[in-house]
Amino acid sequence: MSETPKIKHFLRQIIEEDLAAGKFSEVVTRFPPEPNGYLHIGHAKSICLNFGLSQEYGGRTHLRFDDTNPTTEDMEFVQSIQNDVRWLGFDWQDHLYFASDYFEDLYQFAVKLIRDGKAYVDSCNLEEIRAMRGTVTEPGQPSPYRNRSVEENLDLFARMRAGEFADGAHVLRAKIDMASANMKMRDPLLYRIRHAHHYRSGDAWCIYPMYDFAHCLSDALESITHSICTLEFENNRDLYDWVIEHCDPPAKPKQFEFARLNINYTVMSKRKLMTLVKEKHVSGWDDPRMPTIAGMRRRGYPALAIRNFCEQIGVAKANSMVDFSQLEYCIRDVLNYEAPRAMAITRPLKLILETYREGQSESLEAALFPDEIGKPGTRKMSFSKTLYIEADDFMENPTKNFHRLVPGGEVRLKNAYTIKCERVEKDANGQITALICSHDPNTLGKAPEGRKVKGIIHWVDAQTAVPAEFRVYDRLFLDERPDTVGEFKDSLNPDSLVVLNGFVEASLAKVDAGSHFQFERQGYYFADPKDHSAKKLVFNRTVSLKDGFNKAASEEINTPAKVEEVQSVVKARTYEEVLATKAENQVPFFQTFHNDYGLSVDDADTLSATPELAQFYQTMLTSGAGRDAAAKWVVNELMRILKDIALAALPFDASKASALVQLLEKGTISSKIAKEILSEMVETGQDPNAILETKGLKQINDPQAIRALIEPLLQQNAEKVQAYRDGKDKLYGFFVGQAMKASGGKANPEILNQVLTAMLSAS
RNA sequence: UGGGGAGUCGCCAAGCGGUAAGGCAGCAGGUUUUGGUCCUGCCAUUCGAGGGUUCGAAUCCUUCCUCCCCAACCA
Repeated sequence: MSETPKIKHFLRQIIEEDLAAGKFSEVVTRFPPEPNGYLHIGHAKSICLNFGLSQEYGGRTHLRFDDTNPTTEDMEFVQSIQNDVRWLGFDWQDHLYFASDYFEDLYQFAVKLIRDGKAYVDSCNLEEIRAMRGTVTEPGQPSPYRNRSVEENLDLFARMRAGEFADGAHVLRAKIDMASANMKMRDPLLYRIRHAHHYRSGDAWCIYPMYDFAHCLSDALESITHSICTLEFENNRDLYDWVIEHCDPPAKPKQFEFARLNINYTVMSKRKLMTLVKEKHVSGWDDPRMPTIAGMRRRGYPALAIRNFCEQIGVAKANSMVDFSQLEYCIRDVLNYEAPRAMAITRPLKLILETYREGQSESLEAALFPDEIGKPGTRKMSFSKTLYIEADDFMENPTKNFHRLVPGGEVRLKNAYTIKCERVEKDANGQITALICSHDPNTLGKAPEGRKVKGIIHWVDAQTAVPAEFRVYDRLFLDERPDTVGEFKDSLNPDSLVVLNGFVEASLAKVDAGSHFQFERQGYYFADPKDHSAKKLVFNRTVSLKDGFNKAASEEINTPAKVEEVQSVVKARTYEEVLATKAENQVPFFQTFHNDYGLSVDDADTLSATPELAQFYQTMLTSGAGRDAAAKWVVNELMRILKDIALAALPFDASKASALVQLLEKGTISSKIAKEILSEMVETGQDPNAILETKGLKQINDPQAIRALIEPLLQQNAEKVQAYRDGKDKLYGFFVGQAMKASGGKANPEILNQVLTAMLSAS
């Protein structure tokens, strides 16, 4: 089985940096489901991530039920969730928590906020609050209750808790900023009144905390170090930090977001899955077609395969949709190694051996695993005159590349003899009822003499075969993205479940429910954990075998045609266009820079972005830097620095910047060294000439010195030199890079290139 | 039209100024008593587009384009 290499995705990087910086001694993550539905493959990614991270770096992961909404949550779900997490292979030990256990702590934090004037009771109703929130482009309006006194707020909040008010009469809100560009910060709700029975806290409370208040504080209460959630919570991070800052719990967890998992040909939202269950499009949450963990388990997906899959798809921040075939690959990869082989006939076709004596029978031995798996074990298979083969393995009028059974053709019965089809028997309607064949008794365990038999098919002995039901599952939806084609239910695949009745070999008569098999040449099957018994054999098709023959025919009928993207050619902006966008105090600078200094429209635009920047640039000029060089430097180098530090907060002034640019202009330093000096200036505010001296960063211009640098390098990389000379000229960059590194970045690049080129071409 | 994210092969995804990793899918061969597995080879002169900086740009600057998220008393 293939090993999935572990990529250092951004969360692992963050954790390693935090660990290296000594921010904490162990990683504490949490998986925080709301108990209002079953877990699905998307949750599996989160579970693997959270538990995986704490395992890798040393630490622990908590299982915490985020049960702050009494109207949707249920004990059934807390059971199923625990079951699913455990089945996936993870252990939270004694770290099982419930947000509902924190209700009292949370209440006290809210009281603190009120006391500090950071929260207030709002008595507006739902519609009023919504109306006053504003829109994404317009600021919200403060509630008329926003300035209630601390005493009044305290009193009201206590009475809310005491049950004096009806649902919706009041809410507790954070007092942040109704004009914030981040809608989540416009005085978000912290508590609402709900006279509802909670599945755990019962009737102890009639006010319940909102997610944004409860979640971050629950994290803090548990000393979570890395609170990992999905992308849609990015906007909530400001609020997460705000609540932590103002409630000031001892621990200060941080939130990080990653892209949730999407897989094509399925749906992942709880609402849609719930609909499928409620409207009986599937048999339940654990229907093998469901992307739920319970469904996948019942389908026969190994937990290891799911874990491998989650590792394989990676963790990043780009919305993406993973191909179903990637999951299937992981399942086959595990099952190929785990599932013993057996033979099953799903659409039986009777086959009579006219050369085999009536009443005779023999016992043949068949390996449980093919040689390359390296696992021992055999089973017995009875063989007699009448057999069943798969109807698909015979074609009366074969297509071109069909190399299974055909009239007059010979084929190998796997683990038995080769046979030849002599005649086809049909009923009155012309339907094939049986195949009359002959067998070559001299082909057991060896190749027939004088001829090659290419086809191999599977079979069962009609005398001993056991009837079995096969549930052949396929993708639940016809469209890659069922949720984007109007009503998602319209995309339901009518053939997602096909029930077939056939036979399995006798050795499977007493297998336990929940065992895996590979039915040779067909697929991996799983004895259904609920419906399978010795009385009635029921096998779920977990996944088909990869099919190198039929695939061309069955290729994705529903794959939408790629829409050609129209590339509009972007024209450079004209002086007039940019001028029209400039503010009044920018215009004079913009005009001077472009018209008088001869700078490009873009550079003039950038330099005149603020009067302060424009003045900074002009001061550089009066300190001696050239117009062009200074402009390039400010636009390309300083602008980068200014993303992190405001101009006014820069530890050096325009004259020092000017000095740096002049060094560059004189050729004393290369642009690479200029960058190095700049970052030093940002750190220390020192004069560039001083940095140059103390660090010895003067450019190396002597060709001999550079040659001496390159020589050993070429010797050490003789094969690469050869490859380069043989035409792999991309390697040039490698040599430049190495040589530059060897010089500590000080080699004059122009001279270095000359010397290098000469040395590489001299053979 | 505000704010927050994201764009690297058909699908995921590394890459953090110096030779465009890897996996899935696909294609072509080899091994094979599974049209499976396994093995070998092929599969991005180019990183959403344009412009710029640099000896050198997927990586830095700049303009633009596209997609996702935010206006539940859900989480």
